Amino acid sequence: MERNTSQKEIILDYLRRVTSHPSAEKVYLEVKNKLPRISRGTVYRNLKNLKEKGEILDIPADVSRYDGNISNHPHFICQKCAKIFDLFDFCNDCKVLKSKKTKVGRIVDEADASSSPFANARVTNYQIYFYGKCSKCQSRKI
Amino acid sequence: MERNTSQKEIILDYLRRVTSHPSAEKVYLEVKNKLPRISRGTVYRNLKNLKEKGEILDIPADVSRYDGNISNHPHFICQKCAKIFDLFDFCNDCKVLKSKKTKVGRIVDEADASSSPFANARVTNYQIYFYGKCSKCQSRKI
DNA sequence: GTGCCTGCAAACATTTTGCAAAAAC
DNA sequence: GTTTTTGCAAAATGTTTGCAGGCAC
Repeated sequence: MERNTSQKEIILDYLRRVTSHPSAEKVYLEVKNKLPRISRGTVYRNLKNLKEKGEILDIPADVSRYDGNISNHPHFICQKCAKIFDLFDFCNDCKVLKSKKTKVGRIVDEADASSSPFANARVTNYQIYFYGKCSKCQSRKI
Repeated sequence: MERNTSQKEIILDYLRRVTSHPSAEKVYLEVKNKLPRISRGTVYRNLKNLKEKGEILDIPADVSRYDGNISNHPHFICQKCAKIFDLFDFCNDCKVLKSKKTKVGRIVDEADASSSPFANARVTNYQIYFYGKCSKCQSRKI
C-alpha cells in the first residue's frame, strides 16, 4: 500500500501552485525551503511516482521539466532562455503559427490509415510543443 | 568555414535511410560499421550540428532520438518498448484519438489571445507526440 | 599551410540505486 | 510490528569538452 508522506505532498503542492515548469533540481531547491533535510533522491523518486500515476506531467526538454497542471494544453518552449509557457490561448499575430493552422488540423483529420503500424495502438495521451523564441528573447540583443 | 567530412556525411545518410529514430548510441554503433575508428564524441558533435542546422530532428524521449525525415509529421511513442512511429497517417479505430480530434483542432483555432506572454513570440516549428502502447506491446503478456 | 574536425579520455550533469535508519499505518 | 519511504552516498547513464594530431581545403 502506498503511503502519504510530507515530502510527496509538498512536492505535488508546489508543482500545482507554480506555472514555471520547474526541473527536478528546481523542485529540490524549492521544497528544501520547507523540508531542509530532503534529498535529491527523494525528489526524483516522487517525481517519477507522480508522473506514473498521471498526477503531474513530464515535459522532455533539455532536462525533464514538470507541470502540475495536467489539463491537456500545448506548451511553448523558448529555445533561447528555455522558459516554457502554457498555451491555453494563442497568439493571433504569429504568422508562422497561422500558416500552420490548417496543417495541424489536417494531421488529426487524416487519422484513417488503418494499415499503419499504429493501427492497433492505444493512445493514452498526446502533447503539442511549439518551439521558437519568446517575446523577451525576441527583443534581447545578445 | 564548415568542412565536409565522411563522418558527417555517413551519419546524415544513415539517419535519412532509416525510420527507426535511433538514439545517439545507436547511430554510433551503426556508423561504426562503416567507420570503425569513429568516436562517440564525433557522433554527438555532428548530431548537435545537424540539429542546429535543421537537417535532422531531435525527439526528446528518455534519451534523445533522431529523425532524418524533417518533413513535419507527428510521432507516436510507445511507453513500453520505446519504439517511435511516424504518423503520416493515423489509425481510424482508436477511440481515444477520435475523442480528442475536436480538442486538438480547437486548441489551434483558439489562437487569438494577444495578451498572453506568448504574444510576440516567434514560433519556428512545432511537434505533436502521441503516447501509449504500440500494437505489439498491446498484445504482449508481460 | 591554416584552421576545422577527429579520436581519445576525462569531466560533467542528470538521474538511479543500495542500504540502513526513520516514518507511516 | 511490518512495510514503505527516506537521506545519504555511490554508481550509472548520457552528453560535453580539452587537447594533440589528422584531414579538408
